[in-house]
Amino acid sequence: MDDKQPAPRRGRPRSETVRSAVLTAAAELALRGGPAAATVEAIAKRAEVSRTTIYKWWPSAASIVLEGLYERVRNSVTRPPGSNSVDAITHHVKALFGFLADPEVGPLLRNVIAASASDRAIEHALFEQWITPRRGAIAAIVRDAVGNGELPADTDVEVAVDALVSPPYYRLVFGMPTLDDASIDRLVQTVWQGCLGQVDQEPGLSELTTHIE
Amino acid sequence: MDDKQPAPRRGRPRSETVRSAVLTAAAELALRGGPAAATVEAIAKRAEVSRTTIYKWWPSAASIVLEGLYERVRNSVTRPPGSNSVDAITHHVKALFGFLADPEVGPLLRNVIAASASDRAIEHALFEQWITPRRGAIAAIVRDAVGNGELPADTDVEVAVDALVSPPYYRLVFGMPTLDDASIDRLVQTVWQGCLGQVDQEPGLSELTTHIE
Amino acid sequence: MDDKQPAPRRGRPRSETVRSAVLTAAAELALRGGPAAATVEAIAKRAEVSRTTIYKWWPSAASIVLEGLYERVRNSVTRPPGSNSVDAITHHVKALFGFLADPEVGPLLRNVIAASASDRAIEHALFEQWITPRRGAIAAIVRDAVGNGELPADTDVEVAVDALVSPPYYRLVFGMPTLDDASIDRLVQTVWQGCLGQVDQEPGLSELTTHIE
Amino acid sequence: MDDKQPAPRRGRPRSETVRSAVLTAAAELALRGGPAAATVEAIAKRAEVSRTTIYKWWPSAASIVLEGLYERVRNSVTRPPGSNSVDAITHHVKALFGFLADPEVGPLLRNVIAASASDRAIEHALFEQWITPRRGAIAAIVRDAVGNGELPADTDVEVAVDALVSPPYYRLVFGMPTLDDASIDRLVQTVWQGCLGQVDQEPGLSELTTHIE
DNA sequence: TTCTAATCGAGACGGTACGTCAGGTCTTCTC
DNA sequence: GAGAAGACCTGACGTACCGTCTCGATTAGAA
Repeated sequence: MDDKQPAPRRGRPRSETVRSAVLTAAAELALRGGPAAATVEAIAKRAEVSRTTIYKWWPSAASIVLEGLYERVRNSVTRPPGSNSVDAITHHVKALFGFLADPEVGPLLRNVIAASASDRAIEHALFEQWITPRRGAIAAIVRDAVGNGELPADTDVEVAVDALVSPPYYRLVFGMPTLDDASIDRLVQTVWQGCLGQVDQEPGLSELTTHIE
Repeated sequence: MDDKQPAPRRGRPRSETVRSAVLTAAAELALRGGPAAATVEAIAKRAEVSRTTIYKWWPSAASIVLEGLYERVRNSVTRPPGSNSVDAITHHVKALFGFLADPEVGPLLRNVIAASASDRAIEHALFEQWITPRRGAIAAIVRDAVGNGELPADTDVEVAVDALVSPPYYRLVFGMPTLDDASIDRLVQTVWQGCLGQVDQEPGLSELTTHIE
Repeated sequence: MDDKQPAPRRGRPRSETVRSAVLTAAAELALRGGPAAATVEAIAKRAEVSRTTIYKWWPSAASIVLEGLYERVRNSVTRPPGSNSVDAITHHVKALFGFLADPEVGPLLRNVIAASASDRAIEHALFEQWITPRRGAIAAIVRDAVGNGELPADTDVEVAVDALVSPPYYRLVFGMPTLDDASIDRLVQTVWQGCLGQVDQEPGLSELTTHIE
Repeated sequence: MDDKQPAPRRGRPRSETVRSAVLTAAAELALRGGPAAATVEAIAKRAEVSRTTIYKWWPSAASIVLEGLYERVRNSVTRPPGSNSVDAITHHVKALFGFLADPEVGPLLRNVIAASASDRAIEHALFEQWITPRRGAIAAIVRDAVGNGELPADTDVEVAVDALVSPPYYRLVFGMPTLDDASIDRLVQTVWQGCLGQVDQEPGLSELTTHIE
């Protein structure tokens, strides 16, 4: 039995009401007003929770926003992919673009990214709990495709994943408009074909294709 | 004559000493300690300049760091590209990776990106003066290649440029290691081949490659 | 019968261990670190007792210190005085000076006096249970002496007692060194003689002594 | 010339308005509500002055109350005493009793005394600037009287001064009513006569006077 | 023995004040 | 008029205690 007894906890139990009020307040504040507005002070006031209590459970305002973010996108990576590799990748990349374009998620993530520049803990949590699983899901498909022989054995998985996942972050962070679905299809196909095309890596052919005129 | 006379302004002229001392101090502070350390207060102290003076010329600490950044990478886009399109793109992308990996530039840019999340002016300046010229240089080459017939007419330039330039920002912002030169070559070739490969978009081949089993 | 039966109360009886641990911890904390150190929080930690329990039995940290003080000097006034009035007074005044100079008592009392400035309950308890009995013991001797004819009938008992007992408090409260035994003898004799001397209040003698030139 | 030039100070000069508003607010708060009410926070609010500014000029709330106290009783010791020694002493002691009974001064001093128990700086300032000058004025008169021959050469000045000045502090600190003018006269005469009476310090006479019956 | 009423401990929570830091603004003097 | 010096206000920080409040665990007399 790996699911233990409820473990008879001592003392007054933590209030779930408080936790969710704080997460909600932080998200609301961060959505309008940006990172500057989501201070611990303001969150406490809006959530009608004592500042002390907040400091007991979270080390910073950014960590609250981050936790709220996880709440919102929970289980987002686990959806089963489509039938073939390209479709599966497309599914994941579209989901990623979708999140980052979501007006309830993108700005929050942007806040957290900003905070991560000056907060090691945030940086680490963001990498481990946000970036890694999403890269992992896509990398696994690519790696499988290489194993299958769908993609050449010398495919550079890291490079392919970078090309697939970084554009939406780039656009989010610099306040650029998101790509539409057709463009995302294009992106995935470009990278996929590019990996295939890598086979003819001999100088001769390369010269042939680039100096085509 | 659009460059006017120096315009004999009255009063004491602005001190260039002060300006460069401020820029230097800001960069030094931001490099160690991150965004949190580069406060107007600290910059004033380190540059041995009055806080009032700083407020007179810059709206925020981040704007000082940004200005210092420009100083450092001035003329960085203007270098003539190589002979052929792939080489020219590779040159630019490598230069971009190089900047962002430079320990004197990357962290500063990351600071500024963080600040841009809560500062419209910074966001705008960053986009206009940093992102746009770099995207523009690469986009021009791709667009030329399309014009030349090197790349198919239906190439999506925006998508291609995104795939080429976003990885280094992504890696900078999430604290990931930069890509090495070989990987950058790979990245450029993948995208280039991918654009080429888009031509043979007929179902037959696509089916052949993806449903290989 | 005013001392009732132990009143067979139900439930778990109060733990004497807890009480003494709290009193001891409070005294130790107050002795080093002063009033600022003897917080309910710190006392609870040091006594290894729950804060809740302390709040159940005492209204404030100062009241704990005060109770510990009583414990320490219990029965201190009841000792039988010496044979004659001056000796009896001297005994009491020396005992008082002794207490206040005692490094285990003086600082605690000083803490409690400080607390009494902002705590009516402490002020009242201090007056009723500390000041009053000690004044009373000395005042009784002086009053007896007046009754005996040892001292003139118009002796102002309050004034005499004030002159005798206030110096040690004054010195305690202002951090001045205590008086030595010889000085205490001098003090008592000065006051005693002064009371006697009040009789010959005729102008002649007064003029003689004060306008001596 | 010991009064220097105004010393051309740089920067914005300190606002006297702020200073006096703070002192007034602190006194008002301390008078009602006692030490607990005179917090830096409350003073800042009432004086409509920023807390930061207060911290710049004063280390604690008690130090503000103390400074206000000095303001109020400035030059209080310098008044010329009466013609003869007893009158001069009486003048000083009455002035002291008067201060401590003054409803605008006594409670403030009591607050400061309470604070001095946990604040070395306050303790020191209180001793140097309040206690010492007042003791000194009276001690000087007594010492002169000894020099004149008015009082015996072996008079213990410290003891005499203690007996004269400590009663009002004692009564203030323990919340007892002050002595009336007649009692103060009595006090001074008792101590003065007591000092005179010290001459007959031989055991024989002492026994004679104490076992008078 | 079992019930029952109290003590005691653990810990969450809302508060108040602390003392500090940084951001901005304003005032005054010097170059 | 630029710059330096510095006073001032605002707002948020993170911490320390306060006093109150659930809970569960313990204890011992009463039923």
